[in-house]
Amino acid sequence: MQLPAENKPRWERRKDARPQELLAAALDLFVERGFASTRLEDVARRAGVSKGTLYLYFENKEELFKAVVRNSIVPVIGDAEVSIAAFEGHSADLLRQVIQNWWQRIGATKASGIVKLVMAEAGNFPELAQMYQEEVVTRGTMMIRGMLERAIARGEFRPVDVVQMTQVLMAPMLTLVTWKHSVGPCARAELNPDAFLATFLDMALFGLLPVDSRARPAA
Amino acid sequence: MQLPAENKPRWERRKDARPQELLAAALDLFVERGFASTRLEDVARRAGVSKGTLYLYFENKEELFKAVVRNSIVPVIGDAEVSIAAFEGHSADLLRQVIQNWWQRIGATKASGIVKLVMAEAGNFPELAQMYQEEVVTRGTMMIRGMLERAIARGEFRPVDVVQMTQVLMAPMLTLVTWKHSVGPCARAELNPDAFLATFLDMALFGLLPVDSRARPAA
Amino acid sequence: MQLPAENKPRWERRKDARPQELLAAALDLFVERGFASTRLEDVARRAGVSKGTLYLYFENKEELFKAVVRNSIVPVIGDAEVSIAAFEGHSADLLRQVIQNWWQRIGATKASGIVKLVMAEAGNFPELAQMYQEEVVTRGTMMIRGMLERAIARGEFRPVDVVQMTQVLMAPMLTLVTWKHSVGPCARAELNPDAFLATFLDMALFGLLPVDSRARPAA
Amino acid sequence: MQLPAENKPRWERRKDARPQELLAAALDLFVERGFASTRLEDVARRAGVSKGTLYLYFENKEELFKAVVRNSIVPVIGDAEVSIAAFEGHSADLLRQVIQNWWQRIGATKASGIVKLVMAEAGNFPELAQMYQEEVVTRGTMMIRGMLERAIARGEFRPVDVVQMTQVLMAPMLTLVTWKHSVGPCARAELNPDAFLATFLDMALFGLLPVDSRARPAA
DNA sequence: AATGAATGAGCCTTCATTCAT
DNA sequence: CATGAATGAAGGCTCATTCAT
Repeated sequence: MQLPAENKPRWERRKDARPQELLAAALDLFVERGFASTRLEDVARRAGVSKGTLYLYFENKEELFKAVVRNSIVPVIGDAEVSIAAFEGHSADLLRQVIQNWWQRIGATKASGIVKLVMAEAGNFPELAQMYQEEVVTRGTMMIRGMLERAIARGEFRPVDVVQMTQVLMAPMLTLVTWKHSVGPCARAELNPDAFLATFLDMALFGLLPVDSRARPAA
Repeated sequence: MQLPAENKPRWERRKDARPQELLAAALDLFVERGFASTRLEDVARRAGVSKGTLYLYFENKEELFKAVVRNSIVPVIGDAEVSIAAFEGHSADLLRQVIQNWWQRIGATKASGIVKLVMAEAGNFPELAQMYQEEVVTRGTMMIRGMLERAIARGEFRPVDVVQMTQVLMAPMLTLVTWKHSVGPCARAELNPDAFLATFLDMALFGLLPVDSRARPAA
Repeated sequence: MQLPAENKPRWERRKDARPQELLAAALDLFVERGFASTRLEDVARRAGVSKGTLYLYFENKEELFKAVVRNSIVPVIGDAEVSIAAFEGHSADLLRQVIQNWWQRIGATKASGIVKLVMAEAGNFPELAQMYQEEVVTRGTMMIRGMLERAIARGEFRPVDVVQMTQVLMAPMLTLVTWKHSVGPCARAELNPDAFLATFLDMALFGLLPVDSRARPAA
Repeated sequence: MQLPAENKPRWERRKDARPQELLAAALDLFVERGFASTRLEDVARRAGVSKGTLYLYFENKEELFKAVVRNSIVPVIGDAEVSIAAFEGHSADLLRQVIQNWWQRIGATKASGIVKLVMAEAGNFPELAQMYQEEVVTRGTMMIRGMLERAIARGEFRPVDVVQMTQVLMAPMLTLVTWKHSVGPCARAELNPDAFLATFLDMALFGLLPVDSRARPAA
């Protein structure tokens, strides 16, 4: 009870750690196999617990998935919002930073699998689609749109249709993760995310900067 | 065909049409519900045959799916290759034409559902991924890359990393169909394919044309 | 193939016979174990088919149960209605006949188990309760009430509250089947349906006939 | 209770009350949902304790149920036995009193739910059936039979088969509670316990009193 | 060639019971 | 005494695939 600093709070850690352990296992398997094909029994086993234990922490498969999204994607959006709001430099640099940040925290991590998965399976699970739409897509879209509006207002980007351009800017990143998790393993080498993003940024900035600032800020 | 009035049983007359009818039904349902959620019984019923008949023409669900891909996507690639090879005008116009053509024959049709589907489920069906990679992705990529090389060689586009730019150019179109078939139904209005493509083309051409041809060819 | 008149229409009989075989098996098991505790796999096994086959003929467990009710109880009601409408003698004899008929066709058969089961489990399965109420209880009640009204109109029974008396007359029969299928197996001997019904009829007729016809019709 | 201001932890103070609280919670839920559908976790929650605590007081679900029966039904039988033994008036009045008393203490209370429950689920839980048979049915039956024998011996009822008549007299009361807890909620209005019991008593007494005492005692 | 009845493995979810703390 | 996290068996339902006719 009052042993020295040997502390073996094994029992306590269990309960608090379980949700995270389960979410980690679920993330792995959802990314590996998709939503429909992931068996809860496998999630439980990977977390080292029994099937029933899952239901102590998550009401059902869909809620588990939502929790994974809230755990792995939503916080990144929040951070990005803060980061953008605080940015003070040139919008071209902001765009670069946002994309790089997205790649580091989502694109290059397992979370990218969730992004891809939602696009792949949302059609069959409307409730998931709606939750994702509300908590991720809408916020993410607003973020990018705000960035564009700031850039145009400051005269740093030429005037464009911000609504459409927002989507145009997001599209390549989404395709990137989609490739990564579908044909990626088949397309040997061809898929080089860093070069892809650099090329995309190059073209986008070239396409967005006003003609008179052709001397674009270096990458 | 022109036999006397012996009128054979209907089913025999349609022997050759069967596969096409089945493929059409399968296309419809795969697009509507995805691969896993499509029941072969429904495919059969929509084609007006019984479940067992499907197995006379296709070994199993996966083979049926491959056949659908070969039937709905591959031919379009062939036509596009011919069309590009024959083109003689300015590369900006060629790019416009290719994208418009793609939208008319794939993006706006049911075939777009297959494109999305493959990206969604390829991960779970490696064999499918490989077949798609070989018969669709590689050929499509080569086509776009060739177009870029022609444009740069003729001095109509500024020099860029053609390998990456090829992918950058394809990405928005893929995301477009993915959206159309996943969050599309959720995102009310926000998704306007024509405006999206126009904005994308605008940015891409602005980003690709040499600085001195800023007076871009009108759309 | 062209054997003599050995006719082995095994295959055809199968399909037509299946529903009845399944209903018989379901009746057995529902009566033995109740609705909730009956496993569809057991029903299937008892009918000599696999679990999936059940679902070719019945949408789900509740529909199977409804079918059992419609198969084993409802027709008896119909017959009784006809029989009562055609009866021309003294109402005391009619009452005797109805009760005896009920005992022969329901009380003494497996169908009695269904009657008991509905009373036992209706609370947990509202849809079943409603169907039973509509197709059995209401019709049965109307039948008995009509009989009472006839008897009173003809001066063969003394005037009573027909609504309540209808229920009073049905109650002992329902308790009888309930006992039979619950405590019955425990109560050694004590439960003698024939003596019970005779005693009940004796009391009921003694209680229903007008005082001046105390010379009751013999049993 | 009146200890100094040492105020012990709440749970210790209530140690003796626990079983009663648990039984009350169990009674509520068993009546509401039946034996099989009642979850022990709900019982525990309603009693304000944890699931594990239940097992400190009751070995398992069946034992809990038996305890509920012993707590809510058995004592009423005891009281009734005493009350009958002490009665000195006319047997018709005794029968009325017994039935009214039963209605007040069982029929109109939650205990009626237990009576119904046993009839409904005894088949699947033989041990419950036996316990109920021994501690409730047998004693109750003996009680009524004794009453009938007294009535006949005193010439207040006409001679009948007392064994069967005992059951005939109990049957409507059992059906009443069964209805109340099954189809009751479905059958709008039709079920009026007071009118039902009055009608039943009227018929029973009319059927049991000797012909020469036709001037029956008023209700 | 065509049928469609039959199969049976597969998966989500529930809940009585146990036991480490 | 009390807790509540953990277990794991059980069951309804689906659907790709087979095969007797």
